[in-house]
Amino acid sequence: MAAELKKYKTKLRDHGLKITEKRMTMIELFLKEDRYLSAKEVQEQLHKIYPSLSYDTIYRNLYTLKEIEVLENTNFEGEMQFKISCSDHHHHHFICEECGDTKVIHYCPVETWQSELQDVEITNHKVEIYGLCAACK
Amino acid sequence: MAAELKKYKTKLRDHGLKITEKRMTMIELFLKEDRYLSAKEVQEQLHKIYPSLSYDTIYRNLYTLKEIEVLENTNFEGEMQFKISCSDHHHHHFICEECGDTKVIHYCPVETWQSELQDVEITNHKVEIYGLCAACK
DNA sequence: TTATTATAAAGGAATCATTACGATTTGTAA
DNA sequence: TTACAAATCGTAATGATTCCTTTATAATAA
Repeated sequence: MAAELKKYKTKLRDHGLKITEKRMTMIELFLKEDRYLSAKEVQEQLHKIYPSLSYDTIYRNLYTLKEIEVLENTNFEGEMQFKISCSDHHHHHFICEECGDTKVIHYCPVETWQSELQDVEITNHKVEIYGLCAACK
Repeated sequence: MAAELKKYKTKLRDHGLKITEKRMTMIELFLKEDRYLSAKEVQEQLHKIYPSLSYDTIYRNLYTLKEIEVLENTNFEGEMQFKISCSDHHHHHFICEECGDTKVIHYCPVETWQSELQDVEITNHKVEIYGLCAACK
């Protein structure tokens, strides 16, 4: 995992951000879990290592890491969830409502939508697909 | 608008719900605005008529009306927004980020997604398309 | 390596959306 | 018109997120 972490360190440095222990621990957590985590889950996990970690730090870093595209986020039932950003190409996710496992979905019909609404300019979109994964079904 | 309202009264009655003044006023507001409104906006509008209207009533009715498909909702920037449900067939929305105007989008590739992920069972999905409408562009 | 400086984190209070709940009122059916 | 269940009120509680001031720490230059 060391090489993997190096990549993230470079990314932080390239954005003029400091490489702090808490940021790196957060990234490691997201790499290990590889699923959507809420701020609260992050707090619970990191509290074991840093008993005094504040929510301010968690939220600030979650959004900082999102800005530099280390994380991606989605609002699920009024709670913002974050996961490690999995690849560079455009994609969406299937999310298992039972276990929270996610799968990448490649097909995205944004061009079809744009051609259906010729007079508007689509700048972004949100697609999320929910259901039961093979294991939970 | 009277005939329009009658339709909603029937819908409420058919679901065994009471036709209350506040519910009807809420429906009228959504019909008049025809766009996504937050609970707070609903409160502000209805407060003029019912100075003591409680949030409990607003939220309960918003979700009640959603249950019987009078309203549809979406979470936008951590706040739940509601709009009058515009038709009976499955569709999604384009939402103008400038003026909040919405347009119906008919194309939905849920079958394509299901065939891309054959081993999972898709139970529901969320699609929202953002951008600038013709007027705001 | 040390000193400097700017960014990050701590600790805790504040805010915002949403929900909960006992007491009271209102719509509906008999 | 009455009785009862459903809806509303008034207000408190909750949960997620943000703000603020002080303190600590990482990066950088000497």
